[in-house]
Amino acid sequence: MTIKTRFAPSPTGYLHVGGARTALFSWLYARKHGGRFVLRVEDTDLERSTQESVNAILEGMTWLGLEYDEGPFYQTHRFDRYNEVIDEFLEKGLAYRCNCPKERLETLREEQMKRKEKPRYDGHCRDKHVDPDEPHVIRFRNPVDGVVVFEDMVRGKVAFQNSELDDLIIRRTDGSPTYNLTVVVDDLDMGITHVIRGDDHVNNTPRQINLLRAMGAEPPKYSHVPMILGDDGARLSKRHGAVSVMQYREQGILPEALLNYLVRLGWSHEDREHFTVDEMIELFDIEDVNKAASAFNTEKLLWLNQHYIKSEPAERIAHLLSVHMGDLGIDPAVGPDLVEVVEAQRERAKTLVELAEISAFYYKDFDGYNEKSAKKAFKEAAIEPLEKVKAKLADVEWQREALHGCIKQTVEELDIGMGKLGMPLRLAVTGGSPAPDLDLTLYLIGREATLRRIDKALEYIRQQ
RNA sequence: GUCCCCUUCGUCUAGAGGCCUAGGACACCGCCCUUUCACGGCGGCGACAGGGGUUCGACUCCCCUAGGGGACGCCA
Repeated sequence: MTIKTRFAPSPTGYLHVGGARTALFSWLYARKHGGRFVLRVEDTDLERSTQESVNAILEGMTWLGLEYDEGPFYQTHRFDRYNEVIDEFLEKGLAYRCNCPKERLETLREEQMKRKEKPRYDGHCRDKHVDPDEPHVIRFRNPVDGVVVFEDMVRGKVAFQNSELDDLIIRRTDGSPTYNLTVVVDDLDMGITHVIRGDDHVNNTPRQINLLRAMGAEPPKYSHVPMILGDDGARLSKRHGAVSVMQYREQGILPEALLNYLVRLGWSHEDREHFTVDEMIELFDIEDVNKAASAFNTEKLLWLNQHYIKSEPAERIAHLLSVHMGDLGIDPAVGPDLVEVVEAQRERAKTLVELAEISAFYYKDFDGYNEKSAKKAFKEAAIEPLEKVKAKLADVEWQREALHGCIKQTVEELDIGMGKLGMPLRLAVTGGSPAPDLDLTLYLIGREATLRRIDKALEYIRQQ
């Protein structure tokens, strides 16, 4: 039997990190076992489902590289099949028509709550004949007694008393099928062997198992993975900053960093922190996932992101970076080689956005100097060293070694400390942005811009 | 309220009765490296929710309490 997992989001919003992680786990499980990964769009809620959401989810999956082998399937395309199952249930007496008005159900719930009972349908129409022509819903005839037990791959044995469950609606008044029914039919029809989903579905599982059994089928294996909480331990929401996966891309997070971060949330392998996708596939096991929810920690994500910015091929980083440079109004094709800039700057940035910001000065003159540094470095005493080094730079082979020589000679000739020249020169050419060794910095900036910026700095100092 | 579930440093986690003086990582704080900022290296701070059992021995097993989460829709 080939293993088949699925990711089944409802298109009512963007792909958020919680969904991305369950998708990742499902995907990893399928890849690890040479199985197949199915994408299914659960869009039966016609009111809230949108095409934009579908697109956003697909975009997020693509960005993360969670490619699916089958689908996307849309539940709205499968209403005939759901109706077929519901009608069969009706015929076999496994389901019945119910015409209880909403008001009655509301009153019932209130009374039950008041009596400190779990609110649920009382079976009022269970044995009543309801005219098919009048408005009604279809309810599943859930077993009255007994217990539903399943072995959850992350939670272990889970048991529910049937007496806790009620007769759930499987077809609405408008004729559309509901979630629990569609999931069960789809998972069965699509041959899903392992259902990996958020643990907010644990309570639905016994109902779905009952539905499945009514169809004469055996339930798949279930894994309920814990949710992701915000930094503050509360349920993740927009309040916590980025929730949508695509927001992370905009903020300059690499997909491999997000993936690596997500896989380590609720799962670990020895003392390792870094995992390539291939390593995840090899080492991940759904049974090793923790039961408790975990809090999303942006600091650690950034740390991982920096790690990947530092270690990925510079060409790839440069390619991704060019988009963010463009956002700053910079065309990296004009100026130093972006790959060289990446190599020079990469260990100073936690995100691509940051990397773009601290690399801007290589391509265009900055607006002003860092005030604190200017106060310290741009004093009278800096004039002579700057003028002297400028003269040398104006007429030297533009290579790192030669540039280094210019700086060294200037310091020696004037018999001053490195800082006396280094600080003002650095500030003059970078404006205060983090940068590597001065000779490399100058080399990348180029002669013309270097000389121009030294002049500008001298002018600035003289005006003080 | 009822049902289900969870509980190790601030955070992510290791730990499946003695290996635990509880390990690693992020963050934080020092020191070193250093032509700025970083990277890196070294070190430090810091946790078994509480209470009962079981056991020669409990972070590990059982019970209770507390705290937290989820579910209880003609949403998914």
